This record gives sequence, structure tokens and C-alpha cells, in this order.
Amino acid sequence: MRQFARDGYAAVSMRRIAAEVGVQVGALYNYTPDKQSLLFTLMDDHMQALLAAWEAEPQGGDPLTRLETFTRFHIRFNLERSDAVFISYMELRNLDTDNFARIEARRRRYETALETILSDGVTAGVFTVADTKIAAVAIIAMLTGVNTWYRADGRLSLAEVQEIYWDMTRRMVAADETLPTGK
Amino acid sequence: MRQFARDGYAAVSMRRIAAEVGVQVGALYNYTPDKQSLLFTLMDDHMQALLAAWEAEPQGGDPLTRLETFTRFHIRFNLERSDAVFISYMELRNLDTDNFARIEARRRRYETALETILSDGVTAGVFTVADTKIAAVAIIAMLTGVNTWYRADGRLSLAEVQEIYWDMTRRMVAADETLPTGK
DNA sequence: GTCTATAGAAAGATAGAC
DNA sequence: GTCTATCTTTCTATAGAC
Repeated sequence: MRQFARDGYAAVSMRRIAAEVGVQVGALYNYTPDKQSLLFTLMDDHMQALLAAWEAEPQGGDPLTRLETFTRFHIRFNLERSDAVFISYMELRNLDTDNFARIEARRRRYETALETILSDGVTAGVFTVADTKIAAVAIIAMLTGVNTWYRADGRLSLAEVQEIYWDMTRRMVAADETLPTGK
Repeated sequence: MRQFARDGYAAVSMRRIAAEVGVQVGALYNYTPDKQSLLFTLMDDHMQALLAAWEAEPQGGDPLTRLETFTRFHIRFNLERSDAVFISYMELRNLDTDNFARIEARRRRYETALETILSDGVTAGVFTVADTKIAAVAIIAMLTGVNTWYRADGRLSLAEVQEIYWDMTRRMVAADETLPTGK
């Protein structure tokens, strides 16, 4: 996973993977039938872990609370697994048709979880969102973007980053009549 | 560019590039000293075009107008060049140190253009933004995300997409006292 | 389950004829 | 400026000993 994230699937040889885990190349084929299956397993395990972790989060409360939970969860979970996140986005093109469809199905399920929160908020009158489908992918793209610049030893802690992004997300969907109040 | 975008730099051979442009592999080396330079040229040309096109946009007006110009420009320009956008993000790791630094400098210059608009808006009291640096990368990540799902024959036109994203962007940075009004 | 050895294919880059 | 031919390296995957 580390090697794929750093240099890309196509650029990493089975020999380098073997060297990193401390065996010779032939031994790898006792664990994976081929290189493609290795990639798919990494990506699928990650997507399953993402969905399982999200479903383990507290799901109750009003839409605003649920959106806050989602926002903070997404940032934290993805920062903790930046290699897997990177691979799961960058290496989609290296999956064959069937494997691609399976990963895409999991990704859509995650998006739908967010979209449901947004729809519920619109119905309840606490959110104003022109297009919940687009808003869901927009929020996810914005939140995942943290991974491209966040450094654990940088100027901001995880909690501060979560706070800033939650503030932006909240403003983005706030109902017209519910003026965001400072913090 | 098309081949790199579809399959990735490492997965595309000089032979395939030669076949795509209709020459034999040896002839390519009359146009590029090596494969890496070819990648760098594609990325650097793209970043230069992005900056030049942005600087050619109307720059006047109040911060809200400038932010709207930026939002619509970014979506349109990136959708028109999805292959180059994809490569310029995905293949950064295949650049050597010097080339990477040059691309990064251009990318930062573009981010700073947006950050300046946000800062000006905060100073003028028309935006409320907790951290203009983060807001700039967050907005760019959100807008660039359009490229991952937009299809010219999909349910939304470019103009509709621009409208929806401009609405979300505007809400995200709106000053606390300037309640967003419908449309 | 790991090793060495290797088959077979394909890669980047170059040489030299035309 | 393009071609063919090739050098040299490296790749995935497999075979078979232990």
C-alpha cells in the first residue's frame, strides 16, 4: 500500500514489494494470484473499512448533528489512512471492469449516506441545498482535499482542521432563514 | 496527454505514444530528450495556460463579483481540459525534484489568486472566513471535483453546474450579517 | 511456504542507414 | 526527420528444489 501510494501501481514491481516485506518475489504468489488482485484487495478492504467505520458512528440526532458527525468522521478517518485513500482514488483506472464496478458500488453507497442527511435536512427545513446529489460529492471532494496538504506537524491540529471544515460545510448548506452565528 | 490521462504515465510506453501520433518509436526522440521531459512539458504547459487564462479574465469589481468570476472560470476551464487537469494532479509523483518544484510554484500562485479575493472580502466585511488559506484550497478542491463526474451529455449543462457551485461557494463564505437570499 | 532460476514479454533509449 | 534494428534492463509470472 505504501509503495503504491508513493509511486503508483504501474511503477511498483513485485520485486520491490517482496523486498519491502522481506521475502523473495516468488513467495508473494503464495498470497496473491497476481498483482491486480493485490491492488483490488487493498482498495476493497479500504472501502469496506470506510463503510463499516461510518456505520459504527453515532447516527442519531437532527440533520445538522448528523452532518457534523459525518464531516468530522470523514476528515479523521481519511487522514488516518492517507495511503489507502490516495490509492482508492488514483488507481481506479488499473482495475478491470468487474473490480471497478465493485469499488464504485461501495463509493456510491458512502455518497448516498451523505446525500440522505442533506435530503433529510432540506425536508426538515434546516438546510437549503439546490441539488443534494451534487452537494454530496462537492462536500466529499472538499473534505478529502485535506489529505493533499495536512501534515501532522503543521500549523493546525486535527481538531482545528475539523472545526474549520465543519464551519465551511455548515455555512454551505445552512437554510436561508437560519443565519449562521459565529461558532 | 490522452494516453497518460487514461492509463497513467508509468503504464504508457513510448511505443504506444509513437503509434498514437503515427510514427515509430525512434522518431519521438527528435521531439523530447526522454519520457520524463514529455510529462513535464505537458504539465507545465497546462499550468501556464491556466494562469494565463485566469489573468485574462475580467479582474475588477467587488470581492463577491471576483469570487463569482473565479468560480465560473475554474469550472469551465478545467472541464475543457480534463485530461491535462487529471495528469497535473495524478502524475506529480513522477516528476523529479526540480520539475516538481516548478509545477508546485505555479499551483501555489493560482491558489494565492483565490486567497487574495477571500482576504479582500474579509477586509471589506462581505465575507466571513475563518482561515483564508484553507478556504482557498477547500474551494478549489470542491470545484475541481466536478471533473470526476461531469459528462457533457449528462443531466446538467455547464451553465447549470456553474450556477449550483457558485451558490454553494457564495454561501460558504458569506458574511454572517449578509444572509444569502434565494438565487 | 520460501527459495533460486528462468521463461517470455516488454520497457527506455540509442545507432546508423536513408 | 524517420526508419529499422538492437542494446540493456526490467517486468510478471512460473517451475521445481527444499
